[in-house]
Amino acid sequence: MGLRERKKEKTRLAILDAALELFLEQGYESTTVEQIAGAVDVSPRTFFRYFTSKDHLVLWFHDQSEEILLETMAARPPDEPPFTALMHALRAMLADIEDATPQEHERFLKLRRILDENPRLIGQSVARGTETERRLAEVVAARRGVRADEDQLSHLIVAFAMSTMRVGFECPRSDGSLPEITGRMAESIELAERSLRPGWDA
Amino acid sequence: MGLRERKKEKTRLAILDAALELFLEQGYESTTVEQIAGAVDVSPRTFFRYFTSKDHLVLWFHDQSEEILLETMAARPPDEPPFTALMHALRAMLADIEDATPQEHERFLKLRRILDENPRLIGQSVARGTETERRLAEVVAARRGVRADEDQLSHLIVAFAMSTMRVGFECPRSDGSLPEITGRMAESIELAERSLRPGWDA
DNA sequence: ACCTTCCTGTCACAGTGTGACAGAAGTCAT
DNA sequence: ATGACTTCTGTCACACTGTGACAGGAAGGT
Repeated sequence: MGLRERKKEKTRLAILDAALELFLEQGYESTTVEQIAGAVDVSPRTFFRYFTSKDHLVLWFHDQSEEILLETMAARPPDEPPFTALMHALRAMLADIEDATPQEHERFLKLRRILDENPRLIGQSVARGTETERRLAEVVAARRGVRADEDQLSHLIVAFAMSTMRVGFECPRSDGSLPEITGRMAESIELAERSLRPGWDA
Repeated sequence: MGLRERKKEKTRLAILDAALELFLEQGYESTTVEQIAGAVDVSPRTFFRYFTSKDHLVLWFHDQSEEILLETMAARPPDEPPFTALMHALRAMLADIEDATPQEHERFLKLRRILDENPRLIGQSVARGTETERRLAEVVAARRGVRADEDQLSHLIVAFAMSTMRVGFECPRSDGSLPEITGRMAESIELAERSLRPGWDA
């Protein structure tokens, strides 16, 4: 990996960390891009080269999660029922969070606090989720041997799976610790598995 | 109803119709608030007094639907299983769309075409849905005799119900006619009812 | 060193959304 | 009708987000 790429990754994280810090200090809305850029000695224009929007800062983890979801789905045996495969993918995502560095844990928890305080951002996060759903629906449809355009069930399977993740993530009455959050998510996954009729996704 | 309120409702609809027309003609992004306001001889500032944002134009029907959902839920017998009640609410929403005036049908179909062409807006629509989900979760939790903060299942029930609606609404391979759309939504509701284990939401 | 490629800052700009204020229009008395 | 009263509207000024264009500088390979 060249110096250029290392430098880029460094600024990307510097911007992200500075932004999270400012958001927690003075709130999301009242923090401007100019301030964030200023905190890491970068021009506002450059900020937008790293993150396409201010919201994108907060959706960062979402993008990472999507990657893991898609990778895991690709790796699961093709004859496995799609919803089961999706639940495995969710658990893989969970494991990835747990196995991350303390620094990344820190970011994850800060982000979660910001999300809690700004319902609008949760909405944005869900909004981005629709694109993920579309892609996952393609994968599920392929597994089921149908076209995604023509099969509502494929969409329903994915939508239920994503709902499960979201419910776990919103994580009611949390003290904000990482084990509690991941615990809730695991809980939510089990709940969903128990709620559905065996073989419904076949 | 006084002249003032009638006039207000008239401008609100005039703005909405002009906007939908412009969006279909030249696309959502490339239509400015100034244009919309100009088309109905209103200042841009006034536009924002009727719709809090450009996006809000498109989320208009969402707000209406939420109202019906909440009203129906309040009217359903309290001992009915929550998911069943929610499915009834969805059907009530459907009926409301079908029973509307031709003019309102027109708006609904235009809106849907715009949504189809702008995935970002679907996201926004879903984003607004999270607030609806929160309110519905309160209602469901009350039915189940628990606190919404402490019960993941209440959230899961609502999330599954809203997913069902969305999947029906996205309506793959549609020719765009109203009967087809409502048909797909009904289909989706039945699919969901068949997929869940009896008594899962008790 | 050289040339190429990519990154960055500066400038200019379009567009969304908001606060403040003055004036017009609607409302409701007498 | 005429008055006072409330509510809506337009104008002006403004902060902020996000983008296109261009010039200079840093990193890459030769």
